[in-house]
Amino acid sequence: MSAPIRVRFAPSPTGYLHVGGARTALFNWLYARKNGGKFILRIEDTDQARNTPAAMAAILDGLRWLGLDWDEGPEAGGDFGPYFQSQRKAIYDAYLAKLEAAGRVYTEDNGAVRFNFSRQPITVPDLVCGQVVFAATEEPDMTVRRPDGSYIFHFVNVVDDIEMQITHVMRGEDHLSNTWKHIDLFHAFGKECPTYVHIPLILNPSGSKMSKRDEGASVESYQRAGYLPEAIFNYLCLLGWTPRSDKEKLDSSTLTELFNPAEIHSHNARFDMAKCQWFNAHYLREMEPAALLREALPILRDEAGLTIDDEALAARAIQSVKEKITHLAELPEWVHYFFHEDYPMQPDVMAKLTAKPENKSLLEAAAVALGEASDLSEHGAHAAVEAAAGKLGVKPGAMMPLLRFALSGQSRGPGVTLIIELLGKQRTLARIARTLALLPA
RNA sequence: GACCCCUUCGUCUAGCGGUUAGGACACGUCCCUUUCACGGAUGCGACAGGAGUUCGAUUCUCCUAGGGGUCGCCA
Repeated sequence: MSAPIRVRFAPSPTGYLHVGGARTALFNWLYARKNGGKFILRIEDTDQARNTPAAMAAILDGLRWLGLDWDEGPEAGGDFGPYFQSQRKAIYDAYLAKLEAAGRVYTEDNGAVRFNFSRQPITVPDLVCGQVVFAATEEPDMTVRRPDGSYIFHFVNVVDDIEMQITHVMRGEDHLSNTWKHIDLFHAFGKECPTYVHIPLILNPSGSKMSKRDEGASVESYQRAGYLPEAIFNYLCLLGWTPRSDKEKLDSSTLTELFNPAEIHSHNARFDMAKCQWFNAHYLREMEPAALLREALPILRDEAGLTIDDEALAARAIQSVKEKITHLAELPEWVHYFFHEDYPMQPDVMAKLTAKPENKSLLEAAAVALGEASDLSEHGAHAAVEAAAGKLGVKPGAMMPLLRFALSGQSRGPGVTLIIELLGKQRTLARIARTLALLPA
């Protein structure tokens, strides 16, 4: 019986939650959940000057949004705390004393403490990259404590992994080149190193490391744009790992079941926003109407500034366009005209309206028919338009687009007759009349 | 510069010595259709290069090239 699996995500609160970091957290989480292990969140805030409360909040919030709950860490507690490195100085001091006792550190004139590398070849056991051998180093000894008494990443990272009994270190491949230093430290403490799983990096479309300037680099940007966490979760899993399934769209419990760190790729992957959006679009379509409404309302009201009194109307309007959009931020432009009368006539719409002189009479005929109809449900409206068109010897298809232009100011959208049903007779007729007035006689 | 990781369609990838090199996204065409989408059908499109090993290399080895990463009193 081997020790229970304990993995950790150890961000430093110096910026927003990066998609690369989120994916690292995700893989750790999947591994813990798959094996009944513990997923630990440890905050590496040793660099006082660069930490910010806002960054801290963004990280916790982003993780929660993705559904990555931690078993130990900030706000969760646990038996291996504190989970902020800034609060673990006593532990680090004690570990430094061990190194001093073993004669593995020395103090510089300015007070900085350096660790004596063993200068032996060191092999990193990595589940993804195999046994990676590093020759005896010629680098200068590594600083582990600053003159002000604060500790350096490599040191605290190892100490905490020992103290928190971490069994698997799953992190970005950018750490691979430094891992021998960590192993040297583990050995100096008389410990075996954990199993390493270095995950390939997520690159931007042009092939370099994703940075804050790149579209979609921060998890927060997805939250803001109305992406669904399930979709981001799903897409991120597919960057650097291929689940053994004939489908790509997989929910979190399936992904958990399928997850196997040994299958993680060893090559970097580029982020593809189009595919990310494809996932989101599909999750959007499958969302429960009530849930979709709940997510959409704040965007419609707060972001787009729309006044929505009739939520039942909003619900139907949203349903009518949900398969046309990729993410919720696109929603307002598709439905705003349901909620106010001063919607703009888009340029292409006016051009199409005035392109043919007969458009005006077609629209007038439609207005008359709709005005006379007693039933303006989707079905009734369709019958009315069909009859009006028939009377003029044209197809309904000649009339529908004109109605769409008049009723929405747009050249695309839900079915015209559905728009009529949702708008109701009064608003429908008023909109047509107003449009007619814009057209030359 | 040294060291480490990597290299299949534009992108994400399957492949684990013998395949018409498969799928997804994107893109093109067609169908459906009052628009935009969805859906269906179909097409375009890849093994970085060179040596080996082998009866046979996308697959194994080496070299070159290219990409990424690391060499901090950042994490």
